[in-house]
Amino acid sequence: MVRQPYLKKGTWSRDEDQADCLYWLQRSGKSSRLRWMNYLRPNIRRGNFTREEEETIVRLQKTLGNRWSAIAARLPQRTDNDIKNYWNTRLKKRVISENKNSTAATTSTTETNSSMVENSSGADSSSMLTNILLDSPVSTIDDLLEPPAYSCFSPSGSDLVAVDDKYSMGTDNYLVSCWETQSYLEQPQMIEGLDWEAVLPNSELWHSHHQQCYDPLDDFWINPLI
DNA sequence: AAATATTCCAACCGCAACACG
DNA sequence: ACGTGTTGCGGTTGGAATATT
Repeated sequence: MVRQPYLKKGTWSRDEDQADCLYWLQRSGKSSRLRWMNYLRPNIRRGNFTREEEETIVRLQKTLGNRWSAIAARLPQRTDNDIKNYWNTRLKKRVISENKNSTAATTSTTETNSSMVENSSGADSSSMLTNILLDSPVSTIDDLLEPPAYSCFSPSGSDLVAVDDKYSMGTDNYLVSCWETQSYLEQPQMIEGLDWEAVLPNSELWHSHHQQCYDPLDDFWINPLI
């Protein structure tokens, strides 16, 4: 496409942000759209990422790769550009550094992992969840794009626990869901208080929960899990 | 205080997918 | 089915701000 030489480029001024048509006509539609999407749009949050947001980005980047728009869809009010910048300038370095540290400490942590259940009660639930998910069998984008072959609900009824032979995740009650998940992964079987008949795929409850949690437009399964 | 290096992020670029006639 | 314009995305860059020497 031939670039139009009269179009203005570079940083936007405050006047231009006032959406005056004369100014906007000097910019390409693409530039105007980008400015709107990343800066002027209502309900945009910029900077000051919370710890939870950081962990979400790290986790999703690990599973989705650099699909910033998909990641942004799970972080309300954040733009893909902002997330991408934040990852490239800060989180990537941190993750690399942490990976180096964890590699160095692999030998000493092997035993710790095997006794995680016993030690979980006093641990920080948020980082515990991250650790579990990072170590979970979700290894490719395809693992996440397809609904699980098999799913159920936790005994509480509000936690969705998706189970198949590839992955599982928990929702609002991190530890309970995760530990249930750990159990399911090894061998899906009845646990206390769970009505398997009611939650098995294609049951009424199963369908109602899927309608609420699975966004067919987004074609993504883990929406309710964040 | 000045020069230089580094960090951060807004915006650009090119490509692919999509919409529409 | 095809061509053209538009939209959305991710990689990259330029320059302002900040830190370091």
